[in-house]
Amino acid sequence: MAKAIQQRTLKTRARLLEVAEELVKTSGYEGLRVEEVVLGAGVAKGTFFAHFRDKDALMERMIGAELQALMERIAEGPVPGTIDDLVLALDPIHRFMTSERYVFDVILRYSGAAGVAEIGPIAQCFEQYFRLVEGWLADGPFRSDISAELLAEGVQAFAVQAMSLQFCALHASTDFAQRLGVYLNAWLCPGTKTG
Amino acid sequence: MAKAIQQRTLKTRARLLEVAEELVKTSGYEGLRVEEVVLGAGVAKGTFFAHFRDKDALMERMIGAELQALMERIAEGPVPGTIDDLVLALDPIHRFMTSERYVFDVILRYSGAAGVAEIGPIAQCFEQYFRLVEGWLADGPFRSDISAELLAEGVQAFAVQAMSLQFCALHASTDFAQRLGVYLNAWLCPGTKTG
DNA sequence: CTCCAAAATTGACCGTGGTCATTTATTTGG
DNA sequence: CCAAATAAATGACCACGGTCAATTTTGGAG
Repeated sequence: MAKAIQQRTLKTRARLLEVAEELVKTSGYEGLRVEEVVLGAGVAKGTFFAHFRDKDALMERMIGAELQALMERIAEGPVPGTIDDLVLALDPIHRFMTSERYVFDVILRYSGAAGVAEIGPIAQCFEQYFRLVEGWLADGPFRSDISAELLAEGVQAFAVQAMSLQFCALHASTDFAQRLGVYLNAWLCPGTKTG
Repeated sequence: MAKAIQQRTLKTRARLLEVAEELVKTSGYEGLRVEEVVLGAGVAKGTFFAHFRDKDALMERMIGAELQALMERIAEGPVPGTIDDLVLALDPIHRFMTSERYVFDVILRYSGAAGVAEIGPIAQCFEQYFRLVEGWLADGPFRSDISAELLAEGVQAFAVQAMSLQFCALHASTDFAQRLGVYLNAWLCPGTKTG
């Protein structure tokens, strides 16, 4: 059989990604146009779709890569011992997720793996996020009546809720970190009044 | 000045909505095409966009109407006294929200009002949902260390989380109602082991 | 009734994502 | 080294949401 992947394939794909990343830097994710990408990469439109199922697939890859990098840095940091530290530790990834409404929507759409065989980078990062928080909570000074796994699921749910409200004019007045802090205090330390 | 709204305006809009509803019945929300709507209504394409800002605006209106109707029926029912009853009471609206991936995405996108002046029907229903649950929780046998308002926000957050996982192949094995029940038990009755 | 300004409608046109039969480049077998 | 086989790239083409200058309809003022 023929060699599975040719050299030029990797080269073309790399160029497409490189151009796309560059364009995103100047016009944001929402402003990205496939036509501009292929123009910048010097290939035909059809070539783009030979490398990515659709535009969303490119988005998933780029946004997923960014999430991946942020997750790694967060995982390298110290284990947060308080809720405020927890919110602070996760801040970089929450900040990126809410950097653009479009980005948030893409992330939500791809946060769950559509099939077992096709876990994309975004879904992977959600899993990492979940596992990281689970590990943190297992040793922390938090409620112990339910599993760390369930606690971590709740943290994710509240983080999504707080981020969603970021985009809502009616609730945008409350600071994101503060809101998440209130949620997590109620979730992780029921019966305690202080944050 | 001329009459603010002409009769034919209402008639045309009604016909567009009627045709759209009919098409949704057979092809679902995702399958709806603007061209089919205007064809069925016997008007030009431009007319559609004179009545709806964009296709999403029609979707918001139709999906919002459905949510509205469901919310009303739920509000008329008895106040749930247990977590299982609460999950059961909200089931119709959760079921509709997860009836199509596309529908769920639209709902999430419009669940927060973009501006104070433009609270659409979907955002309105989220508010209703929230207020209804808040009222239920205020009198129920649940934790009292935090406000009913905060409790209700949490219920919404967990409902969204549970619905999201419905679309995720990795977690679809667990039943939705059961999962939400676990969440809400941990949220509303911390320290209690039973559901 | 006639005329006119505002409201409603029209449909040709555009932007952009996505397809696919055809062409070109690369690898492999002999 | 050539030819067949396979992979990659091409670009004309389509689908569909959305725009807008031009046209038609409407309802009231005189």
